[in-house]
Amino acid sequence: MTAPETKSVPTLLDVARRAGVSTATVSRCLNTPDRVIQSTRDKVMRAVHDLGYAPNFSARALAAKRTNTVGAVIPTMDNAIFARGLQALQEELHKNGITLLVASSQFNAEIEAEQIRTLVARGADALFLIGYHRTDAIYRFLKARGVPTLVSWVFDPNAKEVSIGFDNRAAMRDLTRTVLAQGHRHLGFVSAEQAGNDRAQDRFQGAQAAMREMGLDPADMVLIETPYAIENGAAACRTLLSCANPPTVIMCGNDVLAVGAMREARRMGYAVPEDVSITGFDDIELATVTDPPLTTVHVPHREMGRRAAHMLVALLNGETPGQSQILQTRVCLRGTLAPPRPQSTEIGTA
Amino acid sequence: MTAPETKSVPTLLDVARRAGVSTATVSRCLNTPDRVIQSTRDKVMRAVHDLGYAPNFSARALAAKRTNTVGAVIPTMDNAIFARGLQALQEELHKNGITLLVASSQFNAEIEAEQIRTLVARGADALFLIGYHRTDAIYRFLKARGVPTLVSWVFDPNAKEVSIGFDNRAAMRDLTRTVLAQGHRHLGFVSAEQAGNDRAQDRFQGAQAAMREMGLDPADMVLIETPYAIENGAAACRTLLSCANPPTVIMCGNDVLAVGAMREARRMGYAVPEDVSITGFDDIELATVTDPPLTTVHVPHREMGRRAAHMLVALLNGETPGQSQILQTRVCLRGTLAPPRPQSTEIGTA
DNA sequence: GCGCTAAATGTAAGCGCTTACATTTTATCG
DNA sequence: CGATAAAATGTAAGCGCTTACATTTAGCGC
Repeated sequence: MTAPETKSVPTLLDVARRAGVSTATVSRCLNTPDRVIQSTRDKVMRAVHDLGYAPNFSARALAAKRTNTVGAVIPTMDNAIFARGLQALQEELHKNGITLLVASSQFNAEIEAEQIRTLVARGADALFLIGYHRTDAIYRFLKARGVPTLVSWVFDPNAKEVSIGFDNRAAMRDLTRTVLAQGHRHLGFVSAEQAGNDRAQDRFQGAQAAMREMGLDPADMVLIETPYAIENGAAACRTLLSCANPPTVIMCGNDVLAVGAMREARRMGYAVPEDVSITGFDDIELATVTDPPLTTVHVPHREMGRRAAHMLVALLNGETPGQSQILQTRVCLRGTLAPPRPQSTEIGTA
Repeated sequence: MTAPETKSVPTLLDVARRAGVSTATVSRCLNTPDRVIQSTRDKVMRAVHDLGYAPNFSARALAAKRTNTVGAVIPTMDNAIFARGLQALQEELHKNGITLLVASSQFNAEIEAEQIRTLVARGADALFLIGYHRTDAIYRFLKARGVPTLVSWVFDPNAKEVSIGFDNRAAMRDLTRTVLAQGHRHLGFVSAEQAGNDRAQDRFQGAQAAMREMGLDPADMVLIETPYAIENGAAACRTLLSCANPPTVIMCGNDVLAVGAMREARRMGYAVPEDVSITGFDDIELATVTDPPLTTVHVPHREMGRRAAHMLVALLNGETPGQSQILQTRVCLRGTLAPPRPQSTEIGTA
């Protein structure tokens, strides 16, 4: 039996004493092992093990002024698309010994700002954010704190912050072209709330652009804005299909809304796609389990996460940001899109 | 123009100087405002605002020896069921000024151990874990570090650690009773890998128990173990339906597997539930968007998260753990379960 | 106005670690 | 074998905060 050893949690000093070396040497064993001779290292590691020592993160961060941590703020954990992207990001960062801290903003700008401040206060060495849209104050804060930031899910070569993402506008424009090519002229669009959400804005504008290309009036497209949720997709669908001259296709801002819309259309007795076509956006797994599977836009979320990780690692190593990168989306033509019923030919109103 | 002020990130000392008070007073303004007189507080707060001061989390944690942070380790972010539970947990903790840090273990015991150590090193004041099954070494570590721990998703009144969860065994037993009552005698069971996963073990045992109750031999139930994923559910379904004497019902360990199984059964030309019944577990939204909707077991995940938060707050306040709590699950009878086709009556083999 | 208590504020000692710099040890070589 | 450089290790000064304790100020009854 050794001494009582009441000291509960062992510190660096305890390890140093037990190994008969200085705290500096112990620290070096843990952080830069090759600066310590083998025999010493063995002694130290044994002491570490015997004591069950684990370094105190806060003390380390305070002394070293870095944390090997990247913070991410996403709109919600609720949508698989973000979860997947983060998963890839996390895996790749982990390979480089970097920890990912995740916070969600509930699509709320103020909460996002708070989360960003929290992550920075917690010592995040860099940040991963979704979309460009946020106040100048935050960008200034980040600059003042010297926290490199990577923006994702969007792409804008002219923006100041470097980004890895895709062109939401072009993606939805492409999908809309496909829809129009099927003969649809009367479209309904279910979007996320667009205020403060540049992805949602871009997508809607993309749809409008495609209509303009065909000489159609974008104002004829009925828009409903609602938070991303299955129930909301269902409600929006009900609204659209209940009006006097219901659209022949309901385009949704993401797959979650689309699946909800699909369920509701069915409940109302509409066959999909015979009576009404439905499209989504994201191509999450949800899109493949519906019957028929959902026509949507594939977003390369895993690739996005992976590339973001690489760029973040570069930023952490003090490398210069480099170019923003754009990834390609792809329209996934599946069972929920078909030509409209013949009788629904366009007839001038009034 | 004032002095250059090259000092980049303002500290407590900067605030103190600017406000003409000591650092102790600034600290008190931030942490225990009512111990500081109004006029002083105003001065300090103005300085805080002018400087854009934000306290350094690490320094604070180091000095105060607490972080107001709870760490959670869940198997995966990929399954909505955990995401929902955490969401509720987080919201409730937030109301009490507590931050939730989430890590995932990929259903891997070693990764889980690492994540637990990481969270503790980061100063988590308490931990939220899924399931009881983990090595003694970890429980000892937690005890040595004095980190109160709450276990969820399971319930065992005899366990040492306090838990808030449900009875996985009873839940699956109830569902299986329902299945058997429909006349099924030939069951297939698709489970998560059971090694190290007490929830998966309990569920399977629950199904076996129900069979025994009916005088059936549990060994007749075909078991396939596979990680939770839509694709894996599909593959397992294919395997089960391809054998000589396919089961009339496929019971899955969770909804994700079930949805995959359903998709595959369809692809193989089986009608659900006419040709084969399928059941899930969890009752996530996914279960309601399939056609027909999935028969499953409802798990009160949000309530679980909420209660867990309350108990964690109590633990953080040094209160004694209190009793473990059990929540009730409920069988959701929906379209994917129906009696087996008449011809598939049981005939002795060999 | 005095003495007393309570409230407000200040002083300074760490919290557990990293790291610049100083010192000691070891290796190298004429 | 001693001089010299390189490698290994030690010393000690913080990192930015909290908080026990000391000191100052204010409030109050007589």
